[in-house]
Amino acid sequence: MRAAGRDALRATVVDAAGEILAKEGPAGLTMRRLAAALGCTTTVLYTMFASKQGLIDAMYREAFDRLTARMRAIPHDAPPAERLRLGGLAYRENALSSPQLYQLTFGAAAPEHTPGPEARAAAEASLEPLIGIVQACIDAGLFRPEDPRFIAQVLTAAAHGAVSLELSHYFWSQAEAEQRYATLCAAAAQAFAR
Amino acid sequence: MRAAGRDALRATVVDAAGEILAKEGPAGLTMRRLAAALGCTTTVLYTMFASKQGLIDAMYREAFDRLTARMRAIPHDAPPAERLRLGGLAYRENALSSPQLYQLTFGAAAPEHTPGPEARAAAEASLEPLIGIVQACIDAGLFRPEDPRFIAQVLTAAAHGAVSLELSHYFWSQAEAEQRYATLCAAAAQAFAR
DNA sequence: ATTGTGCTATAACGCTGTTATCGTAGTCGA
DNA sequence: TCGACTACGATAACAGCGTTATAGCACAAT
Repeated sequence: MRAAGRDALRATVVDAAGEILAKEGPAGLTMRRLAAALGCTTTVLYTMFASKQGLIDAMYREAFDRLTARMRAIPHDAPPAERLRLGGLAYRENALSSPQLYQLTFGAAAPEHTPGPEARAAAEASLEPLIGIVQACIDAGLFRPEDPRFIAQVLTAAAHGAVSLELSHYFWSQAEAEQRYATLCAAAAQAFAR
Repeated sequence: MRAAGRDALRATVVDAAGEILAKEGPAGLTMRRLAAALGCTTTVLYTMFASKQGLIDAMYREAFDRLTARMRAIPHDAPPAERLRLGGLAYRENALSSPQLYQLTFGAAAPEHTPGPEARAAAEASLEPLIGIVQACIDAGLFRPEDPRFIAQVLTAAAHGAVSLELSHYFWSQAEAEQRYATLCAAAAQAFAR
C-alpha cells in the first residue's frame, strides 16, 4: 500500500497549494513558497508533480472533486424541483467559497494550463450529479424529455456565466450579483419546462 | 496635439501586444518580447505604460472597445427582435475572433489584474449598445418594462457563460457549443418576454 | 556656445520554473 | 558485520521574467 501514502502526501501538498492560492493569489503560488510552507525543497515537488503544470492539474482535479462532492450532498429524496434549486445554490456557494480555485478551472491563474486526461474526467464527473437531478425532473414531468446532459450543460453555462461576472466584479454589489444569478438560472431552467 | 501622436503610438504597441498574445499565448507576452517585436527596449514600454499591468489595462480597454464597436455596428433600423439576435451572434463572434483577448477581460492571462477606472468605464460602455437594444424591445412590447440594464446584464451573463465554457473546451465540438450558446441566449431572452 | 532637460540603451537586482550535481541514508547480498 | 548499490533530497546553478538605477545622448532655451 505504498500508493495510498503517496496519494495522502499529494493531497497534503495540494491542500497547502490551495491555501497559498486563496491567501496570496495566483502570483503568490510559486514552487519555492510552496516548498517553504511544507518545509521541504522544490526537488520534492518536482519528483511528485513533474512540473508546476502537474501541480496545477492536481489542483484542477481537486476543484472539480469539491464541486462533485457538494452536488452529491444534495438529498436524493427531496422533490426534483427542490433538488434543482439546491443545486443552483450549491454551485454558486462552491465558487464563492474558494474563488481562486474556482477560477483556476476556467483559465484564470493558469492561462496556459490544459487539463490532463484525469482532470478532464474529473470535470466530466462533476456534471453527473446535476444530470441525475435533471433526469429526475424529466421523470417527474417537470422537464421535457430531452438529453439530460445537454440540459445540464446549459444550466451549468448559465450558473457559470453569472458567477464568473460576479467574480470579475462586473456587478456593483453582492445583492445584485445574487439577483442576476437567480434570474439567469431560473430562466435557463424555465426553458426546459414542459 | 502631442497627445494624438502619443495615443497612436500606444495603439500601435497595444496592437503588437495583441498579436503576440494571440500567436504565442499569455506566457509569450513578455515585455522583452514586445520590445523586440517593436524594435525598441523595455524602457520605452515602461515610460509609456508604467508597468506590465498598465499594458494589460490598455489591452483590456481595447478588448471592450472592440466589443462596443461590434455591438454598435448592428443596424438601428432593424426590428428589435432581429437586433437582439444579431447582438447575440456578435458577442460570440467577437469572443471567438480573438479568444485570448476576450479571456483577458475575465481574469485569464492576467489573474492579478484589476482594471483601472478607464478600463472599468470601457467595460461599462460596452454594455450600452445592448441596453439600447433591450430598451427597443421594451418599447416594441416584446419585453416587460423592467430595468433595461438589469436585463442586459443577465443576457450578457448568459452569453458569457456559454462562450466561456466553449473556450475552456468543455464542449466536444463547435457545433455543440453553438447549440448550447443559442439555447441559453434564447432562454435568457425568453425570461423577459411579456 | 553653453546649460539644462527629457528620453533611451545598458546593465543590474531579485524573483521565477527547472534541473544537474552531489551527498547521504537505507537496503540487499555475502 | 561489512560493503555495494539504489533511491531520494539538498545545494546551487541556468535562463528568463518584471522592473529600475545609471549613464549617455539629442535637442531646446538662454
